[in-house]
Amino acid sequence: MNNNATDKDGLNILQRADISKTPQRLAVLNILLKSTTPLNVSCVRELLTGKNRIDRVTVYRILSLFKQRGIIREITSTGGVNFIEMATQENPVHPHFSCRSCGMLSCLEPLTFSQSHQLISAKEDYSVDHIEINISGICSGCRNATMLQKQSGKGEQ
Amino acid sequence: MNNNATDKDGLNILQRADISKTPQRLAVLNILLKSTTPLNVSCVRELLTGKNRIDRVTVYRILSLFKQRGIIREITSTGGVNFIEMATQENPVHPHFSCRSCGMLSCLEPLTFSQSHQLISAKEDYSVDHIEINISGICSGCRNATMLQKQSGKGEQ
DNA sequence: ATTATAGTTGCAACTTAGTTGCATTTTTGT
DNA sequence: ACAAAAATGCAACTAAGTTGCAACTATAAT
Repeated sequence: MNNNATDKDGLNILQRADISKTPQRLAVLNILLKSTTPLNVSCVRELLTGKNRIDRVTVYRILSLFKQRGIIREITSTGGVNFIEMATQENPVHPHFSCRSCGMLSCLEPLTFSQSHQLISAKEDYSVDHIEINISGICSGCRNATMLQKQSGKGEQ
Repeated sequence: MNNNATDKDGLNILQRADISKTPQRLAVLNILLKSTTPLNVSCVRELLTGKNRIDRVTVYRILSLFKQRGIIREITSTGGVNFIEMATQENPVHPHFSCRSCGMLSCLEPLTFSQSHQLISAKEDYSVDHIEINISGICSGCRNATMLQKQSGKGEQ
């Protein structure tokens, strides 16, 4: 998502969604546009520093509006913390990997049509509006870190 | 999971997991064994009535122990409420459907080996310990309820 | 049977995520 | 520029989950 995002992108998005363009909304949008991974709400807030500082409640209200208008997607992650990512055409719904060690959430490849269809083959009488896939484990970074620790003999406290 | 569960099942489970058999743990276990759908923590607590009443904190501690020993599985659901289900061999990991209208969580068919494998085809350097699939929408019950409402002319609040 | 010990529970207090009501400020349409 | 509508910030709240600690209970050792 970080591919040369500019303030103009944010303005366009708000315009297309028919939402009034306040500095607060633009600030939130820019943070999401610039991020390479999904962010949780406290992360978003921490990145809103200086003159971009926004009240906690306002952040929640902005995000809830964005979600309602389909600008962002919410990702339910283990541990009760919700993450957020841009919901653009170039960024279709996809599974996520959440690292049990560092808490980082990263994106995996989207499912094909037939793959998603297989998942809901039974229960045709249910109306589906979202499929969320969350894979958890240890990311390569943390795995390497643990291995290095073991090598240097510091393992098992 | 409700297929004629008895107190004996609970005792066996605790014994096999090498956990001391307290009345509180047995009570929690029996509730989970009897339930036909995954339950959230407040639900579990509400079902612990009368002489089975247990402190909120104790319930969390018991569930956290059960999870650690692989007796139960936690299901992360949209809305920040975690659900719990028995993790037995007859109840393998499977996707869940959560109804946006009534909040109910129901179980779907487990994935085949090749299906799960496809999901994590990239990122072979990650170690995976759990795949969670959560489909959300409207369950058949709520769908029928809405349709009946529309038919009787009461529609659109 | 008695006592030390480890494990378990309940209570109070806390943290974190998210929400609601309301007064104040900012946008927007004219 | 100005009124109406929308958005923001603040305080206070709810709900989920956690931590520390004292009291209780089961177990094993004497």
